[in-house]
Amino acid sequence: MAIKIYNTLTRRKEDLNPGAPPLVTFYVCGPTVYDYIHIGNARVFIIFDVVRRYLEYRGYDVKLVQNYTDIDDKMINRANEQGISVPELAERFIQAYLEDVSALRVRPADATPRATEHIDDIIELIERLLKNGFAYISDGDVYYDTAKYSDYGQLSHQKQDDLLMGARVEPGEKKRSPLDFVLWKQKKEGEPSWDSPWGEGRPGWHIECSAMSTHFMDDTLDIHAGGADLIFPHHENEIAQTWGADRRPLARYWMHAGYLNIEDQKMSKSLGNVRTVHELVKEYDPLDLRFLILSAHYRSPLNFSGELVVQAGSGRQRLQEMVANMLNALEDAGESAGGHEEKLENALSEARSRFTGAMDDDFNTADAFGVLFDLARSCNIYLKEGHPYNRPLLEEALGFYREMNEIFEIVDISTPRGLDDEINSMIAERDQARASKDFATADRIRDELQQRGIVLEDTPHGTRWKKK
RNA sequence: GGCGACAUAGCCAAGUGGUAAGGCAGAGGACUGCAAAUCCUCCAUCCCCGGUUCGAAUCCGGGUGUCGCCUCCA
Repeated sequence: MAIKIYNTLTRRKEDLNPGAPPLVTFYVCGPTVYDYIHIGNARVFIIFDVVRRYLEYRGYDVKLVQNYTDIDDKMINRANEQGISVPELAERFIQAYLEDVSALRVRPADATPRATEHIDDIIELIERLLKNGFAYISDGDVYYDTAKYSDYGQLSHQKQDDLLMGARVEPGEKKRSPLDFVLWKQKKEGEPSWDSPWGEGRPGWHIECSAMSTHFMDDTLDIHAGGADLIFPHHENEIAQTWGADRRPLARYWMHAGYLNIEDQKMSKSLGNVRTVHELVKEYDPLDLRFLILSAHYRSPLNFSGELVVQAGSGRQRLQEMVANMLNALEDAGESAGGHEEKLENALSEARSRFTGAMDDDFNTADAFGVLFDLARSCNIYLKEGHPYNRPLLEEALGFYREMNEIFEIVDISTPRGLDDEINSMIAERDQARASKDFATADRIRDELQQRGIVLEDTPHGTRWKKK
């Protein structure tokens, strides 16, 4: 069965048919590095991190490119505000970005180009556009001529006339049409600039992604992704540029992540409710943030609040506990069958197929989470009824969660570890105290260990411990 | 004005024709010296109205509500 992807271009779910399987070329629009990323940005990066991992899980060879926008108006303004250069600003927030997404367990892309490293590619692309008649020079700026591209509006499903109705006309425009957008901006005093056939200047925002994706992939991308707010005009413009310059579609499948709201309100600077990842990871477990984001479908709007993070954390804890209990059970598991394996075996094979079915259907992570929880119950029942435990079965079930975690990364699955001698003897001491009904001593030892982050659980098969 | 999305229990959230996954919170029970963890049970007829159908949360029409894009905000 093929993976189905909802394509913004066609507004339908389509079977994934990459151009050169098993290769999947995948381009995600990255951050403008003028500030810390916020939780809405993080949603995008987490979602497509999971998409990438799932494609790999399904046997595809994914080549992921994600850019940094390190030159644009926001960069220049912010650098001026802070009295530093644009490259200094970029360097600082690229580092911050890397720290933030690393905390969120987002794996780095295979290539992470910066716009300023590809000025030559950008200039060449603009030259092709001029040569093909899709661009014009106006008073030192170069603009894309949207009137020349009849399919303009295909991604956002807007007619040019309708777009024109809503367009705002700035006084003193150098554009022929309000829909035209700048490819190359003439230098202003004090701004970073590069030489070009049209004089000193800098690239417009949209052109970099067309140029870099062409540089790295060289042909129509399999998947191009970003936040929903990039559909128009950013991605629309990228399509127009690549078509005008190279007469090919930029991408086969367009994926867009839904918005994230903060306490039912749009996140915005004027409302003062922007939550940066930098701050949030200090306050919450990054895995809880990941879990919350993946608990809704990626195209749906997602509400964010501290309360919801805590709620997500409680759910995630259930999986975390189950895994810890399974690892504990491994310590005294044997090789032979104990007679209670069948139910768990059935649950496992059902989980596998349900899981793939959910994820194949446009990456339905919420549905997939349901599978993880259902199987967790089966595992817990086995832990309750299946003693003496069967090692191969425990390993198999844990193996499933390891595979899932390779995709979602929402629990810590550490390998079984030996008991620290001191902890071991304290537990033995407590067991003795309990045996002689000296509960005061037993509780004292339990409290002591708790202080050190060790939680004890008395099970019918002996005392277990785990780290809090 | 144009285009579009969404509306499922206290909260989060799947489910696109056959009589509502899962999680959180809550209630009761089991286990436990107590606890922790866990298990069992309980907790919705799917915004409203009409239609199609043997049968609809799921399709169609009409409402109502919320939100988004059309302003280089992911």
